[in-house]
Amino acid sequence: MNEKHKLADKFNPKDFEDKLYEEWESKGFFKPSDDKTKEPYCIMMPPPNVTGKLHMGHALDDTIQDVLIRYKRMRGYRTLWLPGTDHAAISTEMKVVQKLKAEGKSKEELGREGFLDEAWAWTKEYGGIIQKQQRKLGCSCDWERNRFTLDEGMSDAVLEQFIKLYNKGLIYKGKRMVNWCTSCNTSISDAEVEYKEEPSHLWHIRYKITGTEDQYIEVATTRPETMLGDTAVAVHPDDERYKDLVGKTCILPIMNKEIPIIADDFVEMEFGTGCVKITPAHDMNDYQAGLRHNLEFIEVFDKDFKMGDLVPEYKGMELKEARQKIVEKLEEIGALVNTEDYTHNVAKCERCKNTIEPKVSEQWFVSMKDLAKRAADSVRNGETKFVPQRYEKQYFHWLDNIQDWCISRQLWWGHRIPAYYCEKCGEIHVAKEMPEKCTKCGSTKLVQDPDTLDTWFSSALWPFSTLGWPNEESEDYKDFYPTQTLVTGFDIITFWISRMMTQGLEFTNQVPFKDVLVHGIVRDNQGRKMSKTLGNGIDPLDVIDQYGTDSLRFSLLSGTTMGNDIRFMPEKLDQAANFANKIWNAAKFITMNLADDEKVREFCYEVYEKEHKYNPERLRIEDKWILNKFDKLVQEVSKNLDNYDLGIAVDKIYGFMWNEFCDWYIEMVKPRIYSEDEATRVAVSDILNHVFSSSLKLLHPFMPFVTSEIYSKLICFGTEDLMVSNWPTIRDEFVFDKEEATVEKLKKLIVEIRNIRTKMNVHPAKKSKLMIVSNDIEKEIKEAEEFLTKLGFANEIIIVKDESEVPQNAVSIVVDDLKVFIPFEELVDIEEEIKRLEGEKTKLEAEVLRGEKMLSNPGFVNKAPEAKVNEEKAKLENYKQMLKTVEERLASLK
RNA sequence: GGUCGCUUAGCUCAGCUGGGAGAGCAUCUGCCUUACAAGCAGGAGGUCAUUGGUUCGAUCCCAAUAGCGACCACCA
Repeated sequence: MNEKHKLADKFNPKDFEDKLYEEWESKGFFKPSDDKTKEPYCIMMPPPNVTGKLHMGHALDDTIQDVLIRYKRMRGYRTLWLPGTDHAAISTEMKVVQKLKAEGKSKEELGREGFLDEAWAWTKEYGGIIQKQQRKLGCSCDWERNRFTLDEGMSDAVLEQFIKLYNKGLIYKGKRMVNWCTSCNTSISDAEVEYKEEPSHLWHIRYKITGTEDQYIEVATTRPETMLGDTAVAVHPDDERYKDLVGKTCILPIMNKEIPIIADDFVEMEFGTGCVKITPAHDMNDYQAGLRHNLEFIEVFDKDFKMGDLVPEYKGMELKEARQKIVEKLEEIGALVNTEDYTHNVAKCERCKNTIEPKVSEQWFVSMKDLAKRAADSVRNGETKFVPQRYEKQYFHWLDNIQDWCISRQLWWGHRIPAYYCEKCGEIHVAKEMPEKCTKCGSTKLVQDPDTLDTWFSSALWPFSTLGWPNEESEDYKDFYPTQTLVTGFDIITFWISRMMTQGLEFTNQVPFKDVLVHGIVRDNQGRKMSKTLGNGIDPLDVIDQYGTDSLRFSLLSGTTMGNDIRFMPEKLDQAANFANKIWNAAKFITMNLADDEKVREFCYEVYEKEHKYNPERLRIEDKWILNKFDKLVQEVSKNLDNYDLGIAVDKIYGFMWNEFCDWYIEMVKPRIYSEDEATRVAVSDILNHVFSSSLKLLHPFMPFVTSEIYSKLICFGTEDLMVSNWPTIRDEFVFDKEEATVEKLKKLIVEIRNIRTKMNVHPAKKSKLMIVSNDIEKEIKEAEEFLTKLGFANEIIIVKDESEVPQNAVSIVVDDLKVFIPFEELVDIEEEIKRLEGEKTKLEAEVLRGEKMLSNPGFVNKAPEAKVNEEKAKLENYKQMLKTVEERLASLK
């Protein structure tokens, strides 16, 4: 065998994975092809947090994208997969604050500049880890185009966006009630709020109806401390119990203030007493009700969320303490009716787990209604499609009920809002840089808004800001925008996908991507979400270390469906590793038996690469069978990949390579491979090499490393790099259907013969004479005779025209329309007793030998459980005993 | 409360818009056979959650029920 075709004896992913990745990168395979006549295909990688670490969710997300990119690359597209990272405003800021705290420093001490220096240092130190890990995954993305949401170009894009929207009147500053994290001291979005059940109480408090002595209206609340700021009591308009009270007023205890009783249908009659105290400054619903009914907004807390000065007695108190005091006071004055236990959901900050308070504050907003409508319409009219389609509903639901987007955050790490205030007259200037003087009053004293922008404000531009926008003349923007596929989990459809759609349409007048491929989340083997707190996360890098990247990728995709969650089963990794090992061994077999390199090359070139058609003269029936099956596989797999059915595609390739190619074709072809005739060996080498290397192409997107390593050892016809080779020709006509059907029948026949032999206690490998009744498939059977006879399923094949030619005592096998007979004496050998005994003796000797051989095989002894090994030892002893008996009997007969 | 999904072999899951019930793992039976014991050949194991409907025919379409899960909203 030629040295260059030699494969390592054992399959070990560590031998080649890193090496291959470096090779691909240095050869520039990750960059888009220079050939601009090719159709573009572009995927923007969802940017992970710059300081993040790779988890299974990324592994899945990245694998899917890499499969698509590698597939399209081989199909001849000009592919770009652009990677990047996100500055992750609040998350990173939190981490830096924690680090400073550990060092005894605080954000305020350092000041804005100092803090940002720290943050950049942190980013430099911990950033980029995830991208190293993505390399381990085999991601074929163009690292030279790597972007960061805070880099210069992205910041320009963000400025452009802000200013354009502002000038169009779509960005405004306004007072709104927002979620306020009392610990991070910033507004946060609804998406960053999580709810936690906490035991608490429902306090029933009665407010006296104005002008009566003993009539009360009873409200139920979980937050008695906010009652100081009540400006109304509300009931449901249809509530018969309180109908008469609507329009009257009542007296707010402690404050002794007269407040109205109003009707509003947000009140639920069944809850509590059916009466709600309205505190517009400290509750979302009350805030809305306050606006509807023109109520006064009274803040109970100060800016540090301690009690304000409404009642001097409570001023400066912590809220918890104030609650207790106020409840005591209510009890004292007889306003507290009762207290019931009650469990309710408390809003918590996703990052710091501290309590969220609703707070009215001045923030920047994007007016979303019109933007949202356009984004929804573009999906409704099919410009962008979701896969699976059901996620479109989630998208529509969000956009159809859109709220204005609060984009300002009271953080330092992020894009600073480009608004400048005149300190003298208060005029707002929105511009890329600070104006020299106020356009209104001419003052030179201007100050920039201290706030930064929501992290999603920059992510929303990701599909085009990464390509050079706002410069619409940039090469990449012209070449690759709009992009084709966006791959992501369903959890960020609302705040990422929908915003990329709205901003993309607004700024580029096009949808930013054609397809949104939505996948589920990776759960642990018990179906639980992987989480840090549970400690049940599986580190993809550990898996790679143990099984190799290809196995991880296979296990994440095999047998899965887009949009459904995946349960991570370690067994699947074994399956994947076994598969990789299987094809490794098949490759070893093929390469070690290859006929002369040049001759095969010549042969192949003529048949496949030049003419792109088969030369039936050179093919035997089993070749036609495998070629036909392969052509069908190429068609199906291509279709599956085009439809994003990755799980189905990879399983089909698996089934073909293992169960058809290895288990049957290689076996059928062995007699010819060992043949003395060179022409025969060249022909077989050709088909083996062709079908196998082409199968590797299909598998390559899924298992890039092992396929590339093997492919480089086969006889190659174009490039020797699988990654940039051409996808196999997709045919839509299958010329060997008839031969395929015949071989399928023969396969069934072989299985039947084995079964019958087993049933009749004849060794499965014993050869028998086969009589086949046929008048039309004679030629095909003749072609199959070689593998049928040489592989031990027949020692002679006799084609008979009529069943009457078959002996009476023959055993019949019927496979579809094929009738086969085996003469009885071919199956059961009724030889003389001595011969039988001698046979038995030989067999026992063999058994003893086999047993000894087996027990000395490290592969068996190491893998089998101890019990199994002992069982084999016992068997061996048994055989030895039996052999002794037989020998004695033989001796006595003689 | 609104929306969506899931229920198929012991386990984990496929089943691509109505006709064959499948894969991997586990299990059982035979196997050292010169690519592979990380393997080969064979077997067992399912009323496709339940009940109705549409149809010549339903795992698949429709309706209802039950269990599980997710998302959104709300939780005074």
